[in-house]
Amino acid sequence: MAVSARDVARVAGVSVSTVSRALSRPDDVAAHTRDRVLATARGMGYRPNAAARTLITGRTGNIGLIVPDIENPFFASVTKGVQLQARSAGYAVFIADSDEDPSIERELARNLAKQVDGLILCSPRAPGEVLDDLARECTLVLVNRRRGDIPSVTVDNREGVRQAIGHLRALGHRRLAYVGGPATSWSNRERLAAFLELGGEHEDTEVVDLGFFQPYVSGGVAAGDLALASGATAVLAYNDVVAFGLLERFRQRGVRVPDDVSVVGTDDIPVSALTSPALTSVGLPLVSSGRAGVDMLLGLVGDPAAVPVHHHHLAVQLVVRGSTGPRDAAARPHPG
Amino acid sequence: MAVSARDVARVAGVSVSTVSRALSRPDDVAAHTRDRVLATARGMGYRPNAAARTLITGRTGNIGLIVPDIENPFFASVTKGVQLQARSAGYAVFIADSDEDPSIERELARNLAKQVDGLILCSPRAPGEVLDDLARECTLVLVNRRRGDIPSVTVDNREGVRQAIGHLRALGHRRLAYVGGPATSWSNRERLAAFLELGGEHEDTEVVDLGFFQPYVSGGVAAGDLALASGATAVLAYNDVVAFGLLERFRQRGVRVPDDVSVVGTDDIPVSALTSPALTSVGLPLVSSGRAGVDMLLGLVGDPAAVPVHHHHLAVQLVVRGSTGPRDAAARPHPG
DNA sequence: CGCTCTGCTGCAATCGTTTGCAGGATGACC
DNA sequence: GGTCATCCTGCAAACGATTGCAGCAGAGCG
Repeated sequence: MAVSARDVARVAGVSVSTVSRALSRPDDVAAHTRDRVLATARGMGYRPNAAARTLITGRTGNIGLIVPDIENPFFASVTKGVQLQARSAGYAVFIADSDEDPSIERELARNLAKQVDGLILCSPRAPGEVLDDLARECTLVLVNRRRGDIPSVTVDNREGVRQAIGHLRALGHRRLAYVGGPATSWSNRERLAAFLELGGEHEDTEVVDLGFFQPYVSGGVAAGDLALASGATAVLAYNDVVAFGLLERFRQRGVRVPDDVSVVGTDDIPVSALTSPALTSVGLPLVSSGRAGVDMLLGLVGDPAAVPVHHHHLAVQLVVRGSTGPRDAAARPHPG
Repeated sequence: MAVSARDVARVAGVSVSTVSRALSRPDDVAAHTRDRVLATARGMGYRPNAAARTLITGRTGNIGLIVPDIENPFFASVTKGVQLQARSAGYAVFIADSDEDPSIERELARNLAKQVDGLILCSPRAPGEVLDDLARECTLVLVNRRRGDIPSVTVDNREGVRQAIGHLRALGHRRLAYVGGPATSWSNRERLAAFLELGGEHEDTEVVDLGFFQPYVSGGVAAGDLALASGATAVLAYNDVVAFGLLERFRQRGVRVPDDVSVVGTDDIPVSALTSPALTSVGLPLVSSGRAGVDMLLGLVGDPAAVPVHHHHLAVQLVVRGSTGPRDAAARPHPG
């Protein structure tokens, strides 16, 4: 069926070794031989068998990516970055979606580990010990999570929260609520901690933690009423999808955004510019995170001895749009 | 480093063959031997080497998925379906993103083909001849495209357009415009043809083709002014993302939706419920398409001789939301 | 006790490539 | 023309699993 190196060798009148060398290390083969081999290989449509090559070299030319939910635009964008960077380096990408289930991440990782040179875990929900175990078993890079000495790409969550709080305080808000994501989310823990700490630094400002919610629109919908009942005039959400849920619930209840309450999301996923009001959001480098993860991983793979530990910390930037406004806007006439 | 079947065999005091059989065909091994082997294998953390297994069996246990743009929520949802179904069948998924470039689809497919049992091409942009070639080289299933006898999963585009036109005519619209997607998109061609044909069936209704646009928000933004200039009171968009661009541009120009113009999208991606106004859209079975593609592919893989040709045609359902309204709404007082 | 039959297990070949090593041819230089 | 170095090519051994085939042991039966 498929044409093998042996077939090419037979036709070209050389040995299998020469075929192999002509493709992998052309300089080791005499010019005329090489040209002839390459020509017949191309002519016969020869493509080396990846499994056989992997077996002998130990290299697969693949990387693996595990995300909690590919339908979440955040992960779609990170995946895009991984794709682009991997392709430009000649690597193919395995992807696995844990469906937000922390308990299967380990198994997914182990299944993939055998067929890849390295693994990128994006926002893994599993406990840190699981990550430690996996890091011992295969080369891996964490994106959007930090754990001990495991190489990682993270964003400056604290700075993002700082910018959000600063923005809201500048608008006059003094009672702020945080709508959390999953309890298993590391970035949620980071953001919550930063929120409570940075919010507490201002004597005139109160901060409220509304608890954990599913990272879906439904999570934000569920949090909406709590947010209103909390008396907060501004809400920071774990991510943009949850913020959409808030906007949705507020609309249902006739609460105007930003006149009655301001909403800030996190991630700045592409659609956040399109809601109405458009969402003010802490912008994270989504595609770049994916690219950086691949770069780091390939660095580890290519240079096994080098850089035993490495962390990338990427900058964030608040994007102000229509969902945030002055605290006292409600007092003014509603712009019909 | 990694523990091989030979290691397990040595410890368990059996031959490699027995280890292999204990795992793959337990019934061929005596109960006590099998238990001992499985126990030591588990104890040593043995995992068979995928490359070696692939080499001898010819089966990889992987499937490949190629999409034009993973950041487009349509493809994210289809990917989700592929993921879920593949995982439940014990398959891992390779994914490749062509970045909307038809010319690299063939190369991506061929690279993946070597490492998978079958390939799913979702909305491929490549010419039909390229698909014919690929179908000859590897088992593949098309999703969201039909081409000759290549197994495919499609949706009823014509029925979707019929429902959209019916809805808009019921609202009193008599001049309708279609904002197209990429010229390379098969579903765009289908929808455009259906639009022109079905629209033309009504003597009192005029249809306008506004041309091809990029399947991004920017494409819709670019089409917005043409739509207004066309004199149409209602616009059907190639997909929801393009429709978002229309909404965006209309907002910029102060054109009210749906009072001044109605907008219908296609796909009903999750975020379409969240824009304001929420988008009326021809709902496609996104996740189901992915699942169906996997089912079809695995059917082909498992039973090489069976079903030489097979097509799945899935139903669609218009979802009516706030972006469509009566044609004469503009005459009524604007609800402040 | 011996024969046959069944049921396990091991041997060894195989998948398609890579790569260290050896050997042959060629050319250069004395 | 001989010697040596250089360059290229082929041989053969891996890599780690699967699997047809053969052989052996044990049981059953006459």
